[in-house]
Amino acid sequence: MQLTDPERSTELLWRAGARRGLSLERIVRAAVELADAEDLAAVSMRSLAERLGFTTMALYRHVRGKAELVALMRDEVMGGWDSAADPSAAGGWRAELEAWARRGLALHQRHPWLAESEDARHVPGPNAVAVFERALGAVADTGLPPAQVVAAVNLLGGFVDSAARQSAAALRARRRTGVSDEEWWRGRDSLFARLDRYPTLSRLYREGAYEAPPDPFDFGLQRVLDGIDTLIRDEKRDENVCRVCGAPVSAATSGRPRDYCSRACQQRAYRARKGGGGSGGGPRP
Amino acid sequence: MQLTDPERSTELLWRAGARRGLSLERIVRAAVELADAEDLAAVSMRSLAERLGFTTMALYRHVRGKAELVALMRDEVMGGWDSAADPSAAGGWRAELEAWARRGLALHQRHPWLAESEDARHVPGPNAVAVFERALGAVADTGLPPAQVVAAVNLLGGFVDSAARQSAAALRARRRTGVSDEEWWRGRDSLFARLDRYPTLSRLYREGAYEAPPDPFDFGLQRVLDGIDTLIRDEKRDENVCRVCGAPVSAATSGRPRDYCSRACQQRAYRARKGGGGSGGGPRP
DNA sequence: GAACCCCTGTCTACGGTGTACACATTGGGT
DNA sequence: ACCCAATGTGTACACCGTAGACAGGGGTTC
Repeated sequence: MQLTDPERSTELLWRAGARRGLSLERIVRAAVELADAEDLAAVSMRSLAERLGFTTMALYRHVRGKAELVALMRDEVMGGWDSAADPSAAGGWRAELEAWARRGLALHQRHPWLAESEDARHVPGPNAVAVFERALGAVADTGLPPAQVVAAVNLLGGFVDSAARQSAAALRARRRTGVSDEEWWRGRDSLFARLDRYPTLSRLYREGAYEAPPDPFDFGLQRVLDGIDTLIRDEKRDENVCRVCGAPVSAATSGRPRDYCSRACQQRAYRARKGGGGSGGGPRP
Repeated sequence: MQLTDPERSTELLWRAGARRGLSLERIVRAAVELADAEDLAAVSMRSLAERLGFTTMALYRHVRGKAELVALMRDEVMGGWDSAADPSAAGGWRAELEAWARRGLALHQRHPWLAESEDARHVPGPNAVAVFERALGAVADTGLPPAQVVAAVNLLGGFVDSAARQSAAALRARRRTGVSDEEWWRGRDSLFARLDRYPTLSRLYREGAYEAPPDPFDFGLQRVLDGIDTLIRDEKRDENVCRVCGAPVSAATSGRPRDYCSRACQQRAYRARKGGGGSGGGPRP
């Protein structure tokens, strides 16, 4: 179960109008429907083929394997991330980024299998890149060095993923067992009985830490945004930070303060100004 | 592949000295070794049994199924989270929490399959709870309301997980294909060629955003800690926040400012002072 | 018109997974 | 000495992803 040929993936994901093709479209759409209705585990090549009225192996004429199918499913669905987005996008970076994250969570809730389907080295499809681009746009003009803009967006994306994964796992468990989260934990008395030897935990528990818990997504989102906020503020306050990579810059002993941490970063900025591209690792949305 | 009987899981995970039992210990240890050396996918009941010199079904005399085995593996390994921790633990909540997170990442790097093995409604074992307890202890005395202490620790734990998952996925891909991340991305020219229509992304790329990227874990860790930090500061500054759940409290029109957002939370605090327990959802480490 | 070929779909088969169930063995308590 | 429960074994089932050989059919070329 691996994508052996990234070149092919790139072509598939990025092919032009042909996306409204004959049958691949139908396969991917059916797979998404099936995964939405049941589970990612319910999407087997056999069940999917049966649902479409074909033989199992017929799918392999359009898709190289299961991994590729999942990649196509992912990008198909990624188109819905920004679907409900306000294109005007006013309100400053924080409001924009918050809305972006909330739309991401909503998408994950519409397609709970998304979080499960993560795997490294997916070729990002056009929809995924569009999502990434939009988030970058929100933070691009905050004065943060480019590398930190990307890092901040990646951090927030990772947070959304992580939160979505937890809520998806809870949903999956609820579907399977028919028991809600609260019910299940309430039944764990034999576990709680053993938690006395953990003083802090039981003290917090006694003080009601678990009675009116804040929504984990809202809570985490505000913390992460706060973290990015202080980064931006710090950036604005003192400028002795490299304009390219954001590393601290040793204060110049005399004369004008330095803009770059090293000769290498200075060179990078120069090349960027000249409009040439660079080399090195690519984007990882 | 599910834990049908949480009661049994609780007993297994929490049984006393019996942990140095006969064969279950050996099974779990061998499974961990196998997963460390290869992959979680390499731990099949057949391969594991063969490695131990028994039949496949022999394992089922000691373990109810694969899901239970994985749960036991998880808790076995969780014992190593705080193994290299300084018990004195000075340095304030931030240093403590940062060290905690770094130990977590290190653990995940020693056992890259940990991130894969996540599933909801694991009965937390004693080791997992100890890890949780330690993190709670770091933030417990910051003046944060109990619910927020728990939420903060959960947030940081989720972050560690998320970061570990990404690095584990990258490692897995490298192992499988023998190609490093940088190499792989460098070969994706046909992808980069299509990124021109995304102005922000390509501008940031030209400006060197991908040439000297900060370590994603370090970056994210500082942001999250900053976020928690501002929460603590805000908490200290103005006290018009509920002492139990942290929700904002409407300012009293006259007299002494309110401590609780509602009669319910006031009651909870009273019960906590009296030493009684509460009801409701349990801890989710 | 005939021959060709490629594209698509089908069929069979292989090696892998988790695990249910019936049977053999064995060791300890009565 | 007996019995029983615990432990290990063997076989079998229902899945999974997919490799490989084969059949039909439509468009292109002679």
